[in-house]
Amino acid sequence: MAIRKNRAPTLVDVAREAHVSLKTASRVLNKSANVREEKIAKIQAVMARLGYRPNELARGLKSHKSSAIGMIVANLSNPFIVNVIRAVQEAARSNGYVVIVASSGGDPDVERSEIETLVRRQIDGLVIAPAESRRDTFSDILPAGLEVVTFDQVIRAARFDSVAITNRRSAHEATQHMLGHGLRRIVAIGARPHLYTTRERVAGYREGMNHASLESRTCLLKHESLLTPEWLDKEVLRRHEADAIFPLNWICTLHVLRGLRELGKKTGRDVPLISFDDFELGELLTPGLSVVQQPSEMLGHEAARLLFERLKGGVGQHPRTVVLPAEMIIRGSCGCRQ
Amino acid sequence: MAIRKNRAPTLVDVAREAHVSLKTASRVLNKSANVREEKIAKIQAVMARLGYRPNELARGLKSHKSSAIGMIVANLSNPFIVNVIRAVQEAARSNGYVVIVASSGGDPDVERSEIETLVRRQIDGLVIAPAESRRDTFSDILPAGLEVVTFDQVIRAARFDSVAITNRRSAHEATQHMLGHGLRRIVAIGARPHLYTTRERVAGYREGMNHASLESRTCLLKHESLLTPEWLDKEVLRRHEADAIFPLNWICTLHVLRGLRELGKKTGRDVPLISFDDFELGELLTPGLSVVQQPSEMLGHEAARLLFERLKGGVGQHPRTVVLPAEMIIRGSCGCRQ
DNA sequence: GTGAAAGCGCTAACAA
DNA sequence: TTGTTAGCGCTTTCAC
Repeated sequence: MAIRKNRAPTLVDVAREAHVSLKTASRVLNKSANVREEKIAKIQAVMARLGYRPNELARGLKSHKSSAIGMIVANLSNPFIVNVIRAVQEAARSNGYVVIVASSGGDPDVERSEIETLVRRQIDGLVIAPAESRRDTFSDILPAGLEVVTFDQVIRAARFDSVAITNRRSAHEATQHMLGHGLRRIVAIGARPHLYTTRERVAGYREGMNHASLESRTCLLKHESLLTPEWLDKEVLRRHEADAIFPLNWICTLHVLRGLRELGKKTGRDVPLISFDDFELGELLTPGLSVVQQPSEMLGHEAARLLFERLKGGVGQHPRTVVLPAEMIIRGSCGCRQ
Repeated sequence: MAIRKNRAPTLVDVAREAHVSLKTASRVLNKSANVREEKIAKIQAVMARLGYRPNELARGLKSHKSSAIGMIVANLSNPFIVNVIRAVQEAARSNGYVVIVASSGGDPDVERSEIETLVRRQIDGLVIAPAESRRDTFSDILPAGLEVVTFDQVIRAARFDSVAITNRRSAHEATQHMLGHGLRRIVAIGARPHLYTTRERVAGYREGMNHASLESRTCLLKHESLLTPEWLDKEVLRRHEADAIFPLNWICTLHVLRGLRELGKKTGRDVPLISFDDFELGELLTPGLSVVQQPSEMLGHEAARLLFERLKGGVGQHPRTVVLPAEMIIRGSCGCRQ
């Protein structure tokens, strides 16, 4: 029988053309042992001639693994997140996996539904920046055997491998740094106070203020979108008579910088500031933006390492946690002599 | 026989528990007609009770479609690209598709190998920002029936649907705008001159200069990484005695801005400039960065629309091209009165 | 070393 | 309206 028309050649076609059994062709495809050299060559030649391409769906169906991993993040706007994705993707590629990326928008319900979608596609692993950190909102829908690594947020009492950064210590350091400039009424601005990162950074900031016997001044919004220029003026600049501002994440910084500009204030001059999270042009502002920079590539690397170690097997049951240092980059906006 | 342990329930399990045939269960799963209401309810109840989740790999294997689309871009650093990805992803989600993202690094060989990977996973569609635009470097490995939409680069003589922007016209406009400020020795800086976008933008710039009977001054590098401060100083500022600079893409602008800073020049004041591509903090520089802004979300939307229209069927054979307008945003660095 | 046959979980002809 | 029977393209016992 001739090869069916209008359909990509299958392994059966290859086997037939090479006059070997299906199993032998399969062995060659999978580079398993016990095939004579000449047959290997022959079969490979036929594969090349026919333009054979293995159907990964079929492989996955039979072998119960898809060689795909899922990745769920809140939002693709944040360059920090994109860097993590890039690093995970690179690692996945070199391990023969593809990455399916989904966004939750920070909503646990959307997150659940995205996980569901990915699970139905039989992903082998999941790298996720959870939308909720106080409780575990998705373990119940994870199938047994799906390896999960979390990053950014750390879910309380969860049993996943996770990668985090020194949120608390770095926030403490940044606070201390500004205190060192003689700034006293430093206002920390955060959003979504239930998040692990927000809580930790606030805690680090408070430690710093306490240590200097100063009153903590935190302004926590339910969501970053509420951080308007009017709010900034009223709640931060006037109510607290802020000497300096410490925005606790990328989006907060963005809104604060834009807000200050709108209010006619010069960032760094009128209002010293250290940002948690860096910006592509941060160094080019006047003065340069001082930041706490998260090691995003390394974070992605580590998340991927934890995941693929488990997928390769041989890792113990208990969850592993990696904590990476964030680095303070001083460029001027913190109030340093410019 | 009881449901096998340690394995997710299958449709067979559902059918058995609900005392119906496999096919009937399948009908309910696929919401096809011709099932009695009560059976539908019963089967759905069993599905819920068992926590049944369809295996998309199996579905895809049988139906010859994976409900997955692939997306290949050069690089995830560029926010313009990330915006496009986000828009495509959103559209995919609402159409019941997932997106597998891969990066080519701008290398046609890597691009081919990523396409190969995606094809093996039986993707139904591909949205790609090609690495090469002068020739078609990957049509030969596309299986029949795979729908492809290109964006950013337009491949000469290819038969794909594609989305592009008004590269030439917008470059022309930006050039004219700077000429309007009395700037004469405007130097366009681009990289990878073989790319469609570079060629078009250079052409638009030249048109603008010609129109004013001025000599065109283009500095084209093989790759953006060669755009060092030294090169900028020697080739652009000194050799051409540049009055103004027109960097032709995001990475070029980044390098130019950093280079000028390193050389102690004030962007916009000492060296007026309009960037092709915007930056998150562009408005906050002093002076604000004037840019040609690509409609990235819309571009992603349109690419997805073209793709899903084809996947739904009923679209004619001939390739469709959508051209979207880029918008000039004037903030000051172009030499406007500040 | 090699192959025959079963079956992964699902869909789809074709009957009934 | 429902069920039976083949497969989709591959891997995997288990026998030879």
